[in-house]
This record gives sequence, structure tokens and C-alpha cells, in this order.
Amino acid sequence: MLSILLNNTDIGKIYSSGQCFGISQNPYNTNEYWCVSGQRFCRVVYKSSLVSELTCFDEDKKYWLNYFDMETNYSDIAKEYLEKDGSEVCKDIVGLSAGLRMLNQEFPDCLISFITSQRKSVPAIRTAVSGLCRIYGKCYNLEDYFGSEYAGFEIFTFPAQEDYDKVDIEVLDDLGFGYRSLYIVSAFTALQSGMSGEELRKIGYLEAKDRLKCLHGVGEKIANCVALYSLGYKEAYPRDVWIERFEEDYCGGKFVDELYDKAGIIQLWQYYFMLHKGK
DNA sequence: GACCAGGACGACC
DNA sequence: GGTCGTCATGGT
Repeated sequence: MLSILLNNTDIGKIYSSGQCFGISQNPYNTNEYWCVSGQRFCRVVYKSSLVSELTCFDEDKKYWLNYFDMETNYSDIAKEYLEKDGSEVCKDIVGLSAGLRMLNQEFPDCLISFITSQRKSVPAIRTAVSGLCRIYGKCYNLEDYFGSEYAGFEIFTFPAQEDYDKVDIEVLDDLGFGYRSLYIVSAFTALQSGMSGEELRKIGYLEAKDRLKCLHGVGEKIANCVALYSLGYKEAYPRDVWIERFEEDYCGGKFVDELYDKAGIIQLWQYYFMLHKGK
């Protein structure tokens, strides 16, 4: 295990930004978070408003630095936003978003999570996805890697490719997926029969989005979330109910996302602002 | 015990 | 092309 300090990173804000449902908070220590991505996991501890500490396996260091998007300079994007937009509110949005980063998620995790997300609250999405991992993922005892103080703590990774065909619709029903169970099973079938993040990253944003929308339960919004959060298409600008409220309240109806080649990151800030302003 | 949830879909017009 | 009722269940 190795530990690294992540600058300009607030894991608490990342956790409550609605972009990822594979992060859990230690109920006994709310400064401590556990991240699952694919078949990997790590610990991240909140140190201060601009510093978090990552602890992971030595060989996964590069993976997690990319996962937390440490190469991207967010102040450049903020500067462009402030210059082009010019409204009063974008100062508040940029200020509130300090330390918030956009995670580079695994394609399968992201696809399944956001199909689950429709008509569900964020806590309910977390419960359902973590249940899926508990049944079909691999179990790790944290005590083995982080010491005796973690006796009894277990973590479950996302299901691996070779286990996709084991996913059963009745189990999903029991886990509370509701009417989305059928969507999830067919998405796993698509993943197993060749649909991959690698290919979707090659064919361009619009073509990738069209292919995603061919899946049952994937419409414009979810396709945009998957394109943005797991395929690297930062121009994607998912419009959910909160962004529509934002556009109505602060933009006279529409935010001109076409002005920005990384509009999706600005969308993450705006979404976070709508959920946390005045708190 | 209502009420709503980071929407999508099919049936209609 | 647009609108509208329906979808199954967990949180609050």
C-alpha cells in the first residue's frame, strides 16, 4: 500500500456530486471514503478543503491518479466559464466547486449505475448498485490491507466481465432495481457480447451516444452521463431536472453549452451548485 | 403514509 | 416533430 496527497481535491464534494455511485462513506469516520472502480478499490481521506489523501496498492497508483483526473487544470476551465458567461451566479458556482473533480470511471460501472439512476434518489441508487456488487463482485477484507482497526469491514468490487452472464433478473428484483431489472440484464448482455468503452471512445461523441441509446432504458440524458463520465467526451452536457431548473432560474431557459468544449465539467459544477447552494 | 426520485418508453396527436 | 400517462420500489 502507498499513500499520496491529492491537491485541489475535496473527496467530500466528489462523493456528494452525483457523478459516481461506487463511493461509500465510513459511517464511523465521515472523513473517510472508499472508492470502487471496476475490480479495484482504494481509500481516500478528507484532510482539508483542498487536500485529500489517497491510499491504494502500489501497482494501481497510475490508475487512481487518472481516475481522479489529476492531469486536468480546472482553473483554466473556470476562467473560460467566467469570461464567456459573465453572469453573477457563475462566480458562486466556481467558488462552491473548489476541490470538485470529474472522475474517469469505468464504462460498465457507469453504464449500469446510470441506468439504475432513473426515477431513483441518490441514496437509493447507491443501495442498489452496492447490492449488485455484494452479490456478483469480489469481496475484500479491509483488515488484511489496512490493519486490525478495520476488522469486520468488507468491500465489494464491481462484477468482472466473466461474471456478467450470472446476473439474474430475480436477484435484481430482490435488490430493489424495480422495473429497471430488465434493462440491467440486457445491458450486461450487450457488454458481454462486445460493447466496450474502448470502442465507444474511438468512434466520436455523437456516434457513441447513438449506440448507447439503442440500449433499453438509455435515453438522451443517461447516454450523455455515460459519454461524459466514462468515455471522456467532456463536451457532453447531460440535462436532468436540476440542470433544467438551473437553466430556467439563471440562464433565461437555456445554458449555451455549445460554447465550451468541456461543457460537461461546467455541468457538474452547476449540478453541485443547485444541490448545495445555501447550505 | 404520502410524496418524490440525476428518465425512458409507448401511445397518442 | 411534440405531449402525456405509466413504470417498481427505496428514502425521507
